[in-house]
Amino acid sequence: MKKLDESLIAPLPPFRKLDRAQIREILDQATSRRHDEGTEIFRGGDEADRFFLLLDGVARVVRVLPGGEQVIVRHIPPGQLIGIAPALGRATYPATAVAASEALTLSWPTRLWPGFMSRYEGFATETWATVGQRLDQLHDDMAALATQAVEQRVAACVLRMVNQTGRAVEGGIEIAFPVTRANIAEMTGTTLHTVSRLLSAWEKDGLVESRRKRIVVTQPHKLVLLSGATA
DNA sequence: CCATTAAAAACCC
DNA sequence: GGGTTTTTAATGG
Repeated sequence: MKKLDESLIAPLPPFRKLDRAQIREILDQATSRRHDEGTEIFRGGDEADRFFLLLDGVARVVRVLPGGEQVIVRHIPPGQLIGIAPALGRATYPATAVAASEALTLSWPTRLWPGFMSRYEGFATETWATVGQRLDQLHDDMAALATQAVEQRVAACVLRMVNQTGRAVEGGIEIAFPVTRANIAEMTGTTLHTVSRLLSAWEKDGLVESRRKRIVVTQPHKLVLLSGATA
């Protein structure tokens, strides 16, 4: 394996406080891997023998229900830790992670986790912060499912993806990974038909432009209004 | 208001 | 071409 550059991870929150020697030490223990779009990074229920840092691309976290239907729990933008079952005191991954776009990860054996937590300043607190944020989002999603109409939930979902991974393109901000209407339906607890109708209506009103698997938000402000956020 | 069903068009390898 | 994605309409809870 070729040597990894220290600048890859030095600026990321979990490693920000570490000196050069520590970064080197971490990188030398890491395995880097490329994941094709649509392939699994790890599978829910499997033994959590490694934890990962998503260097590039977007990871889709999926829970498969007993019935076989799947729910997209969240998307993870680059720079975050995933598969951190050891932080939750678990021996197995709680969910499956799929590369939503071509992705690049670093990973380490889980047995190194305790050492990371104790030896590297800032790693533990960043981990807790990440876990806390994900819990928060989960609570927001539950509240939205219970109280908001479908159009509001879909609007909020699109906005969240834009905020997490959006990049400027001409005419607006584009979600930086491929998303289908079916994907959005799985995230928001509705059907692809309803999502399709909503996006068509928004496009007619000039709020978004979408082609297959691509969504560009042209009027974020109006979407925010639709999402019913804190008036 | 929204899910379901059905059918067809549009897209991409 | 053939599978996938998207759109549109009709029906019913």
